[in-house]
Amino acid sequence: MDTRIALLETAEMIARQRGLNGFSYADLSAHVGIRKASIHYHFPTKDDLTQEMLDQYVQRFLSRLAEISDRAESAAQGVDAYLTAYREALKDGGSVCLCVAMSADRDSLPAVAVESLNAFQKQSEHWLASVFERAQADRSILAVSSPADEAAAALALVEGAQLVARVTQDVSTFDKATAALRARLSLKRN
Amino acid sequence: MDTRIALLETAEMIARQRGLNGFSYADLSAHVGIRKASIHYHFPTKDDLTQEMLDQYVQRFLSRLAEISDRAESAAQGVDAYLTAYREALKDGGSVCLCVAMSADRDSLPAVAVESLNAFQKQSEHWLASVFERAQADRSILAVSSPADEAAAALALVEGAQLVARVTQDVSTFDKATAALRARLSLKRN
DNA sequence: GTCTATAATGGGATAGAC
DNA sequence: GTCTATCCCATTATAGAC
Repeated sequence: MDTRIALLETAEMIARQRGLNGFSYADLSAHVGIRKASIHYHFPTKDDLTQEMLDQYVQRFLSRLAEISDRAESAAQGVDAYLTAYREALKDGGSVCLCVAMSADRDSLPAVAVESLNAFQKQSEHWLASVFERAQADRSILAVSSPADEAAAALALVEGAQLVARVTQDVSTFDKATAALRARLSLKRN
Repeated sequence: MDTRIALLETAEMIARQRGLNGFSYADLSAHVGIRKASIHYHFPTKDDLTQEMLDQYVQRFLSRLAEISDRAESAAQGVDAYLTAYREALKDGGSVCLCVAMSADRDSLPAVAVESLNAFQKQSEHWLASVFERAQADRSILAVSSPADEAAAALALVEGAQLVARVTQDVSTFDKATAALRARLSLKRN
């Protein structure tokens, strides 16, 4: 069971660095220290591995969003934590989050995975919309018009910011792209 | 020379639909009606083809931006035209612009192509910044803070909007993600 | 310029021993 | 569960005839 986890983690790491089509069983073999053929014991086909990798990621990310909602003392803190999550996924600028990597290579995904991706986007957007609704009440974010539009824009912004930062290989590119949104947040200082 | 052009156009079309790693000489062969081996006469290696495809795209896009600057009667019209350009590249939701496709697969690009991509991003951002500067003068865009930050955000927004729209295969996803920005534009009606 | 033929490599996947 | 050995297929690329 340990090998299985190592395979999933390694696969995700490589997929986030080089794209979904950028990793092979040979790569996994080299990283995990197990022969190519043995991988098929844990994941019969690459699609099986892809699907499980994505499902695990979606579950992990959505539970993180729930956690943020619980702890945030204001809408602004929620958006701030959301931005931070995407920023962290960039590492030093060499990797994007799995959903960006998979969105880009959408056409080579198994159909089921496309459904998972769609569901993930929908839920992310829904979560963001609820945060922007909260902002209309607590006034912690400036100039919120339609929460639904703000949510769609924020999702596109963070994904696009990861994309441009990946090209420059520099987290500061992400920071600059998200600076305008951050500037609208009223955060308490300690 | 006609074959050469057909190869470049077909390669770009497929790359924008399936990703940079998603097309092969066999695909080109099928579409253009020429044998695989013959493609090597026009483009010795795939990297050669990739590079020329990108250079051509960058040149075409930047000249379009220049044209927009020339014709726009206000900053708002400039941003509007910019959004429209990215929207059109989506077609029915099945293809992204070449820079998004290549950004995603950055790590499998030849080094020279990465340089071209970087230059493209820098110039796009610079162009956008000049438009937002103009907006501070003509007041055709609401609530412009730092032109540089607005530019970085706008670039990330349109690229991300293409990414999310590609997942849903629906242009309206792009429209929703860019609605908030569009709402800030003061456009004259005819 | 385009063809056929053929490397040479790397991909995912299976069979069967241990 | 992991191994070796092997298969089949797709890929980029080259050689040489036409």
